Amino acid sequence: MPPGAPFPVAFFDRSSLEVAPELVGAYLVHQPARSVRLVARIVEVEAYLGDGSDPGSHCHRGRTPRNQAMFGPPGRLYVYRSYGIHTCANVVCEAEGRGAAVLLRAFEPVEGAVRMRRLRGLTPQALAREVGSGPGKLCQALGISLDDYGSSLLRGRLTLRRPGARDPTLPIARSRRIGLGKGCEHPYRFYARGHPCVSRGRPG
DNA sequence: CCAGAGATTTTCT
DNA sequence: GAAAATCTCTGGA
Repeated sequence: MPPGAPFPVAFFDRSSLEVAPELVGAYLVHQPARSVRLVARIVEVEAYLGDGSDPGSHCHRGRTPRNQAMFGPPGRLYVYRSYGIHTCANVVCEAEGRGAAVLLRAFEPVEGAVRMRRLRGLTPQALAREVGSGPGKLCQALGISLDDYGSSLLRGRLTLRRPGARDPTLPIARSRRIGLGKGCEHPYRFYARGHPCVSRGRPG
């Protein structure tokens, strides 16, 4: 079950609300220089709108040193530190200067699960659903850090790849976003309904 | 099962 | 000074 071809830049040069549901079922592949390949199947994402229209977005109040990658070209990573401790990863969408992105919230391990568990500090016996069922866990399990800030997902160490044929066992559902102070009223979260690797957080 | 506390950086008031 | 796109552990129902 090998992952497909990387998405072209045109895929990301659209509304984050259009891109988000199409990323559920897609593969995030991490190929380090000299280590096992890690393959993650995305099962949960959230869209953050551009153009200052989304009070839940880091870009709502304009550019800051932290969010400049979100205003950059599409198809790149916007990585930020959450609550001073964790790391979360977004895919930048829409044209440069818009400030739109999709937060990668959860995945199912497909390849390299042993290494993912070690990166997470879990025992080899830990359940698959504990490995990447949350945005902070996702980055830790895949070795994504602030060093990856602004890097391309079209080619290189980290790539986002097309799923094969639509998987009927992955019904895509929609809900309000999780963990937000403001802007939680809109249904911008997309996830694989019933999948064990979806995060435990409850929508606002 | 659910609620609360603590860890700790960036941003805003 | 306080809140935030979170996670883990603890204690109680």
